[in-house]
Amino acid sequence: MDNKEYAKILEEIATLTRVVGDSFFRVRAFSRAARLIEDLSQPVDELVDARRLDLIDGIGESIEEELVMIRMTGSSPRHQELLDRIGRDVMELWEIPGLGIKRIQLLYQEYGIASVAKLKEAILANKLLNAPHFGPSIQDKLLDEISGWERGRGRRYPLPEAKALAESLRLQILENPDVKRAEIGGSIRRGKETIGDIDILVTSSHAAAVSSWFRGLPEVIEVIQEGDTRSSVRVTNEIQCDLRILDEHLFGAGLHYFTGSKDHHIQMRLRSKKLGLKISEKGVTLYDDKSETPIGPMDTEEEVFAAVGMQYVPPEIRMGKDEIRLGEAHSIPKLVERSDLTCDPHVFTDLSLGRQAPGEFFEACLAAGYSTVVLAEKGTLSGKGVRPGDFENYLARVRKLDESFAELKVVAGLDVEILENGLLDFDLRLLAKLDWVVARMGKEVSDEAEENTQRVMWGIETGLVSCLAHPTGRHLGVDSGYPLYFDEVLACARDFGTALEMSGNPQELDLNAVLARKAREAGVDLVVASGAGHVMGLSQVEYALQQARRAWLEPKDILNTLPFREMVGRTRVLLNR
DNA sequence: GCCGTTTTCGGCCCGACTGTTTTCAGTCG
Ligand SMILES: Nc1nc2c(ncn2[C@H]2C[C@H](O)[C@@H](COP(=O)(O)OP(=O)(O)OP(=O)(O)O)O2)c(=O)[nH]1
Ligand SMILES: [Mg+2]
Ligand SMILES: [Mg+2]
Repeated sequence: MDNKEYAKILEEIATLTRVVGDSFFRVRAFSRAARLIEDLSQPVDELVDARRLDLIDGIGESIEEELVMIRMTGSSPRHQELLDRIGRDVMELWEIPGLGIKRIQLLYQEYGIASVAKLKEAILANKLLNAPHFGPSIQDKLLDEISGWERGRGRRYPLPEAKALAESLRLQILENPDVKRAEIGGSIRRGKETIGDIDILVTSSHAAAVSSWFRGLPEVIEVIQEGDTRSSVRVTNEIQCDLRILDEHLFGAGLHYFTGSKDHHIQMRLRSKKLGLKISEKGVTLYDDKSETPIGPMDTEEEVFAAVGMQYVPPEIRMGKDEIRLGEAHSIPKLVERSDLTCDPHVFTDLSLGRQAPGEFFEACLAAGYSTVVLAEKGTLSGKGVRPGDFENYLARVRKLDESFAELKVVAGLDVEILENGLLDFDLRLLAKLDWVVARMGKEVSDEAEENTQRVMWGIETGLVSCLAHPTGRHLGVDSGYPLYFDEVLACARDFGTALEMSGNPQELDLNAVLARKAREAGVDLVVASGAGHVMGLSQVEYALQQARRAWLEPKDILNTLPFREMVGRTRVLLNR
């Protein structure tokens, strides 16, 4: 069974338990365990079999037992029993903003309301007039939220889409002269693949004025919350945007707070509390200090971590897990950053299917600090792109470009599909002449993991593939890719010296952090690439880098932190022999 | 339910906004 499915069952147990009114902390334990499992690179199946689940902080005897049971029988008795007793539809109620533990328990226990549809009926039939905590304005709000819910309002957005909108809002906010700084926080800054809302931290000495000005921006379609130091609104296409405004000297504390995650804060605050230090967006203070004066400067996040004796923790790994312990011991490794990259190993230009000429990319590559760029142009036997007949001409053109631009090494590569018979969609002898060959699953993908796995492995086994692109075939926010036995592909890639690509292509973001971690643990090399077909797209590599950091990858784990010659030497073991 | 450089029992993050509420509970970030 998939880790996602284990996580789902635990989360549902948490949600259902809340309805019947169990201890808040027991519920939170189940919910946290669900999140822990979702971010695990090792399959729960394996952990159960090896009896190693209890090594995970936050999973104890009961939850381990639960997982073992699921592993053995395919389902959890506790989960089944809860579902049978109160039904699946109650869980919808948690998706309605304004409904929390008290109101849902009241609805269920006093009124037998166990679905959104029943709640709507009850409100419209005035059945809740005497219910405590259900005054008239709450009921109006609930009706509105229910209609939003029916239109699918609460959905999560792909990171790139949300980030683009967030950036444009941030720039507008910065135009207000009262605003000192504005920074995107929340799950966008942590690089989560999907985003629930946009969180922006602002500093200003006129918080209330900024807050109310923000609520009046043209793209604001609805105000959800209006305070002097925070506002919450809905902007175009229904996405929610939260603004928190603090004094300038609290920028570091505020950004740390608004970046999260929630679990990171709970764990950080718990530990600091034992030292007598209170952490909040107001900085690090002493619990008994009524004036809430920070114990040191809080302008930067580094200072916040330092104030509680910790090393700086990069946003992407703030999950409330190992980063707390390691941060305290000052032993968090230096994770990979853009400045570590020597090369963008995957761009394509109008030499094949791209929109811009190769020359237009070069200045931007230099500005990014690269010494090399690989043109991974689409290669094909019969489709659109570079054909075998164009091969010599293509090489000659790239050689000329390379010579004309002394500071940047321009490499002729190709990006080819793996055909149904496992061969590559190009003349194999020609591919052997290239320093860098990207391959990817071609068309007519099977529903059977067996067949897809075999096909990808045959492709790799040609010995010609430097790098496997778009390994899972997933499209972010659309589909989860083709069925595949990923472990087998990893073993094959390791044996043949094929790297796996982490692409910043916003439609793909593939590999993601969990699978990248898995690849790393299997001894497979990784590259981080933009996958860009236009100059502006070069910066997309930052999405891939965020996934890499979420996987705790260091420069040494990423092939394109090496000089290009060494990248070539580390890949395609058959050719290098 | 989980956990332990003060604990194997007794805690479990902290603050802002809203209106259910007129001294505070509920929800949310
Ligand atoms: N201390 C504390 N901070 C919180 C809590 N909930 C949220 N925050 C902080 C950390 C979050 O990253 C930040 C933004 O909250 P969000 O609800 O928008 O969550 P986040 O952006 O992490 O994920 P999302 O994709 O929006 O669901 O606010 C909480 O319960 N306690
Ligand atoms: Mg958020
Ligand atoms: Mg938010």
